[in-house]
Amino acid sequence: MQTQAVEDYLKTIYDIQRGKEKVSTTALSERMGVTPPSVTGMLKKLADMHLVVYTPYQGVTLTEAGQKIALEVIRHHRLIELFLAEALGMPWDQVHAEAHKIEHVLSEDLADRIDAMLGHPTSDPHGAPIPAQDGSFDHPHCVRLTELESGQSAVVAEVSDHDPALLRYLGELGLYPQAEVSVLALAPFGGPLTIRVEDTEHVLGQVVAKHVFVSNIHSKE
Amino acid sequence: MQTQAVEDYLKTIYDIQRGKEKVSTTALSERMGVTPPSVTGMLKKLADMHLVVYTPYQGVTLTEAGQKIALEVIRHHRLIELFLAEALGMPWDQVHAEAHKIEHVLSEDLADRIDAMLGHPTSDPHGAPIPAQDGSFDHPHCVRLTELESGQSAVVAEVSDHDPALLRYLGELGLYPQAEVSVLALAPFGGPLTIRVEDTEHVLGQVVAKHVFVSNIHSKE
DNA sequence: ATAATAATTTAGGCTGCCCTAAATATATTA
DNA sequence: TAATATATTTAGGGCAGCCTAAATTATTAT
Repeated sequence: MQTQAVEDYLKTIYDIQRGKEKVSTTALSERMGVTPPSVTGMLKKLADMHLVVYTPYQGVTLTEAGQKIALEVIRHHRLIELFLAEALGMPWDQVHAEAHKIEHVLSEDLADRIDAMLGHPTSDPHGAPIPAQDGSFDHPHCVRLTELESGQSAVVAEVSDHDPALLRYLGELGLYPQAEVSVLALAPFGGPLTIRVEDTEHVLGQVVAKHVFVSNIHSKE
Repeated sequence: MQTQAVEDYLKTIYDIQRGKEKVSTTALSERMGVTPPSVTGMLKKLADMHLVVYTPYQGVTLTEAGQKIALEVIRHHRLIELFLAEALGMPWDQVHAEAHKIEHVLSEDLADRIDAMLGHPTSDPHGAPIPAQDGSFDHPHCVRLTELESGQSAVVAEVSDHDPALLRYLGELGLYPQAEVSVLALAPFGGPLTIRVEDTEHVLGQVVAKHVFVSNIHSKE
């Protein structure tokens, strides 16, 4: 059985490499809230366990075995998030922290029961896809909100779930999965983005908008 | 914040002293599955934290602060057990192990949500009372099944939740909370006890019967 | 290409909680 | 009461995962 720390590292590595970024010591250090030397030490251990391929100074990638564990943990995390939100009415900015603690102590049996109870859902409250038992899941094609052109509209597919304050803000703006948004104006290099959500207009900065992903894009009006 | 180990020690100490037994190093060692020297070491730390009063060679008792934590953990444990059994249909012999892992990572907020969802229940699937937020709970007067006289009948109040095999066995016998039992015969010193559950007769040994507590006793027939 | 900067690793250490083996205190029994 | 048995504690260590400070490697700028 894996420890909490091992599972967390694998999950975070998966998360970073999913964003196509190189998985560096520093990136892991920042995301996990530990110092770089701690990361180096852990990467060596993970390599010994054959869960990652680690090339000093060059970064790290998951092995098959490592990815399998990462996906299990992610599956647990997202099932718990959805469960807390749907069955217990917990606000969406709180479910991440709670799920993060519970994901490591959840048996497969319990995960499957929750999965069944929720009707085998395919995405969590933030729109992130939930892997199936076998680790498979489809990643619907989506792009950042900032990549839309003026005049295009789209459906919000997913928002980052890490920052509770940001989530509350996005919620107030109406930016949650399934919401329809239309871009009214976009400043040239990373400036404020004006969007319309249903009947309300908002000006969003890059920092917020880069965490919002959309799909179902079409041009109109 | 407390660590898992600290919470487990406090809970176990509470459990043992609730059974009026002296809380000895050996008793803790056995219940927790660690060696006596480990217990001694931890008791010193708990004493430093003012969670227990520890007199070397004489045993240990909880302080107010220690009991408060123990009761919180117990509350979480029992709420989770009931939740798993009731909301997710998990068999009663599995809920203990699962709850044991989750109890340490449950926020107060989540515990309260579960409590509300279950309608502020007062006992878990094994009949153990669930403390309220303030730590108060009533311990209904109950005695061991073996203490009944021939011809008396009673209602099962509580069964031990630790051993899954025993729980499955008790379930097959019909010995679960709320069940009505009548004692048919009782051998003099701890011999087999014959009971009738509804319309079935069973012969039970001491080992099993000492884990079954009953209340609402009355003599009939 | 060389110097300066940034990223990464090594070295050494800390804490929590566990272990075994040996010493000591308590309880039992003769 | 003395001898034995049992319970408990001390002594000394291990492993996981974190830390800081110093050394090393890679990258960037001049």
